[in-house]
Amino acid sequence: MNESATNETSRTRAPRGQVTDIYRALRDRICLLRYPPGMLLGEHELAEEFTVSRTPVRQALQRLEYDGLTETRNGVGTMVTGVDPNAFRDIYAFRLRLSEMMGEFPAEDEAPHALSTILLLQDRLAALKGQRDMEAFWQLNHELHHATNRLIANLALRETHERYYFQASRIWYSVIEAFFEEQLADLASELSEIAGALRAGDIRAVGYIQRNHIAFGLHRVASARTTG
Amino acid sequence: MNESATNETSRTRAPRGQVTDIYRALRDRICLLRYPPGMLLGEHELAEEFTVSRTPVRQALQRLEYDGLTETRNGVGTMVTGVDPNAFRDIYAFRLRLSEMMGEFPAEDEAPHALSTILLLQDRLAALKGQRDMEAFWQLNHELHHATNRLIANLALRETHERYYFQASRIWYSVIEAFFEEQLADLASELSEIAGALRAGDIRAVGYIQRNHIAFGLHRVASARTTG
DNA sequence: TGCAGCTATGATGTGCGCAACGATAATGAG
DNA sequence: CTCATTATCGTTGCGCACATCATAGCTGCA
Repeated sequence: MNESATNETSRTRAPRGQVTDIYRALRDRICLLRYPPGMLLGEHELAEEFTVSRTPVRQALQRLEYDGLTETRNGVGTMVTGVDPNAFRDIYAFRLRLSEMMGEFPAEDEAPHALSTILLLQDRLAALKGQRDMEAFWQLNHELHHATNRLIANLALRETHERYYFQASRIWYSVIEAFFEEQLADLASELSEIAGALRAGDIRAVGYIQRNHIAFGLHRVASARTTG
Repeated sequence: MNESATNETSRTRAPRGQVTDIYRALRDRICLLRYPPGMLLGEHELAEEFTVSRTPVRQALQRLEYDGLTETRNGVGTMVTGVDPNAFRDIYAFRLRLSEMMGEFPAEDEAPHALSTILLLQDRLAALKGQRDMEAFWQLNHELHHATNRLIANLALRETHERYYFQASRIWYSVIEAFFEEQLADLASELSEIAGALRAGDIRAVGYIQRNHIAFGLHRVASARTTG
C-alpha cells in the first residue's frame, strides 16, 4: 500500500533514487522499534538486504544521523540513538507548540481530502480492535499524521511538523505497549474529533485537538515513569 | 577565527571529518550569495578545491540538499535553489513564530555569556560603519544568531531556529544591498535592545526583539518588491 | 592467576573507475 | 533556412578496493 511515490514531505522533488526508499524503510523500522535504541546496524548487512552497494546505504544512514535517529562512529558502526529524557521533553514541548500553530496557516482546500482519509482510518481502526497489532496501529498514526500535515499551508511549519513527528513517535512507541488499549481508544476519539472539526472546516481546531492528544500521550508516559 | 571545532548546532557529536567543514563552507557561500541561486556546482571542481575526493564533497552536497539549499539532478549537477516567493513568505512567517516562542524556553544561565558577546559585536559593528563590507556584516549577523540561539533551552526549537535562520539569511541577502545603511542602523539598535534585555535577564524580551527586527527586514523586502 | 600489551578482525572513511543519465551541438533531410 | 535526429560531452549515481580506526581475544610475563 505504501509505495514509494506517495506523499513527499518537503519541497525536494523525489530524489527518486533508491536511497530515499532505504531511508524511509530504516526510519520506519527505527520508529517502530523493530530497530531498538542501541542496536548496531551494519552497512554491509543492509546493503545485502536491499541488494545494493554500501554507497546508497551509507547515504541513507547519513540522513538518519542528520535527523538525529542514529549515530555513526568510525570503526564501530551505526547505532540507533537512545531516548534521551531531556530530548524527549524538549521534542514533546515543541510539538505541542507546533500543533497550536497549525491553525494559523490553514490549507482550507485540503480539508475535504483529509476528512475522507479520516473516515477511512476510522474504519480501519475499528477493524483493529482487540488485535494488538502494533505495526498496523503505527501505520494508522502515520497516515493520520500525513493527513493532518497536509492541512498546514506553511511549508516550513509542515517540514518541521513532520520532522519531529518521527522523532517523537520513536520515543513514544517505547512506552505505548503498556497502554495499548488506552491509546486505541484515544486514537478513536481523536479521529472522531478531527472529523468533526473538518466537517466544520475548522483547521485551527484540528491543531488544538492534535495538541491535546499529544499532551494526553505525554501524560501517560509521565505517569508510567513515576509509577513504573 | 571561526575554526571547525566551535559550536555544534545539534546533538550530533562533531563528525569532525572534513565533510562538516566542507558543508559549512558551502553553506556559508550560499548564504552569502557568493554562490547565487541557479549556480551550478561541480563535484569534481569542489573536490579539487578542498583537496579531497568526490566522496566527502558528495556527502556535504547531500546535506545541503536535505537542507533545501541545493538541488542535485542526475546528469546535470548540483544547483543552488532559487528563492521561491512562497517559500520566502512561509519561512519568514514561521521564523516570526519561532522567535516569539523563544521566551518560553529560556536558558537563563546563558544570558551573561550572550551579553558579553553582544557587547563585542557592538564594537565590531561600530568599526564597520561606512565600509559596506557585506561579508563582515553577515559574519556579525551569524554570530548574533548563535548568541541568541544559545539562549534557547529547548533543543528542538534551537535546531529549528538555526535551520531556518540559514534558509532565511540566504533569501534576505539577495535584497539587502539596497538597504545596507538601514540594515546597519537596524542591527545597531537590535544589539542595543538585546543588550538591555539581557541585562534585565529577560530572555523572552530577546525573542520579541528578534521577532520585531525580523519583521522590519521583512517589511523592507516587501516594500522593495512593490516599489522596485 | 591477574594484568598488560599485542595482534587479529571487522567496522566505517575514503578514493577511484565505470555506468547511466541529461544537455548540447553538430549534422542531415526537407 | 528550419527542424528533427543523432553523436558527443560532461555530470552525477553506483560499486568496489584500500586506508584507518576501534574493539575483542590471545599471549606472555609477573
